[in-house]
Amino acid sequence: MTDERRKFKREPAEARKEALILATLELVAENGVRGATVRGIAQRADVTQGLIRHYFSSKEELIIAAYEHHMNQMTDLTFAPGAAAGSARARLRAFVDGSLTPPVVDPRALALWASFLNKVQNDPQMKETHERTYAYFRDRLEVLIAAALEEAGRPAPAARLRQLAIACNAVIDGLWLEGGALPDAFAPGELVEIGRHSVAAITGLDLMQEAGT
Amino acid sequence: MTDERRKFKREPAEARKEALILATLELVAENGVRGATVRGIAQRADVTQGLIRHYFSSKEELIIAAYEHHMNQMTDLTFAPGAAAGSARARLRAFVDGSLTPPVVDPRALALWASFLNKVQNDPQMKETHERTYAYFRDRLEVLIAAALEEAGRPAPAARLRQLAIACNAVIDGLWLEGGALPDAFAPGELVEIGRHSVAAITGLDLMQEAGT
DNA sequence: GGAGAAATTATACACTTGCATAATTACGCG
DNA sequence: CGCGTAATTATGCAAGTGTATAATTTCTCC
Repeated sequence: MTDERRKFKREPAEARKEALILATLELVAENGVRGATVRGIAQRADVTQGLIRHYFSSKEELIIAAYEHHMNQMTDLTFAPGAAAGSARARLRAFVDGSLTPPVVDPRALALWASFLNKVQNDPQMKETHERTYAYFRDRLEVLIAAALEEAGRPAPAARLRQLAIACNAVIDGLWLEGGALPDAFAPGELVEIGRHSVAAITGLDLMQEAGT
Repeated sequence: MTDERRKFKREPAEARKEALILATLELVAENGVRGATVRGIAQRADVTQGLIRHYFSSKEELIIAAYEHHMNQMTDLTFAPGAAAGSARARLRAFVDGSLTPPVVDPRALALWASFLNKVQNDPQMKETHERTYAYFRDRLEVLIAAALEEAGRPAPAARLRQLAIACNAVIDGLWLEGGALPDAFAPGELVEIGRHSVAAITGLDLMQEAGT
C-alpha cells in the first residue's frame, strides 16, 4: 500500500510557523486584522485551524509575530541596497531609491501598514516595535544627511539636522504612501526622480548626478 | 402623570442620521470598520440596534455615509482657512498651515484614514469618493503653486508643475501622517514650520515672511 | 516492524455578528 | 381627546468567531 494519500505531512516547526505568518500577512493585507480569521489563515496555509493553536497560543500572538516579521522585512528591504555604497551622498541616494521602489512601494505594503495601525496604537508590544522601527529609520536618515552635508563642506547644527531629517522622511513617506495607494498614477522611476529632487532641494545637496564614489 | 420616564424620544431624521454617522466614525477610528459593530454604534448613539436598520438599509450603507461625511469635513477644514487670502503665495501658505494643524493633523483623522483604506480599495463607490477627493487636493495644490510661481515671475511648464505638486503633496501628507502617528513627537507649530520650509525649498518660493497681500 | 511522542486533524462550545421581523411607544392632526 | 402613523424598541435567528479538547496520523528510534 502506497502512502501517497496520507492525510498530512509533518513539517519543521520553523517552516510551519513562517507559512502561518505569511498566510496571516496575506489575509491582513486583504481584509484587515479582524478580517484575517483563524479559519481563513489556516485555509490559506493549507492546514486545519487547530494547528494554529499548536504553534501560537492565541490569534493575538500570531498577529504580533506577523507584524514583527513584516517590519523586519521592510527594514531589510530599505537598507540592504545602500549598505555598501561609498560616499555619504551615494548612500543617501541609495536610501531614497530603496524606499521609493518596489517592493517597498507596494499596495500590499501600504495595506498592511494601514491594517496594523489600529492595533499598533493600542497594543503596547506592537507600539514598541513600531516606534523602534520608526526611530531607526529617521535616525539613520539623519546620520546620512549629516554625513553628506559634512562631506560637502556644509555641516549643520543638530537642531537643523533634526528638521531636515523630519522633512526628508516626510517626503519619502508621502511618496511611498501615494505610490502604494495609486500604483498606476506614476510612471516607473517617477517616484524615485521626484524623491531625489525633493531631498536635494530640502537639504541643498546634489543627488542627481550618477557617479557617487 | 408626568411623562418624565418616557422610554424614548423622537428626533428629526437628519439629526438621528448624523448622530449615527458620528457614532460610527468614533468606533471606526477606535476599532476599525469591522470592529465598529452595529450594536456598538447603536450604544454610542444612545439608541437600540434596530434603529440603524430604519435609517440605513445595511451596515455597509452606514459605513459609506460615514466615510463621505468624514471626507467632506476634511476637505472643508483644509480649504476654509485660506479661501479669502490675497496673494497666491499667501494662499499657498494658508494651505500648508491648514493641512498641518489640528484638527486635520490628529490621531483620530489618521486612524480613520487607515481604517477606511481597505474598504476604499475594494468598494467601487468608496474608491470613487477617495480618488475624487485626492485629485481635488492635488489639483488645487498644483494651481496654487502655478499661481505663486507666476506671481514671482518664474512660471513653470506643466510637466514640472506636476512634479512640484506631487512632491509638495507628499511632504504635506508625510508630515500629516507623522503628526497623527506620533502626536507628542513634535512641538506646537513645528510641523507647520517644517512644512513651510520644505515647500519653499522644493518650489523655490519664499513662504517664510509673514506679510502676504 | 512496532511503540511512544509529537504533529495534525476533528469536533464541540460559548459568544458575537448582521439582519429580519414583531411588538411597543411617541407624537402630530382631526 | 384619541387615533393613526411612523419612530423606536424588543426579540429571534442563522452564520461566523476564537478557543478548548479529544481523536487521529505521522515519524523517529530501538
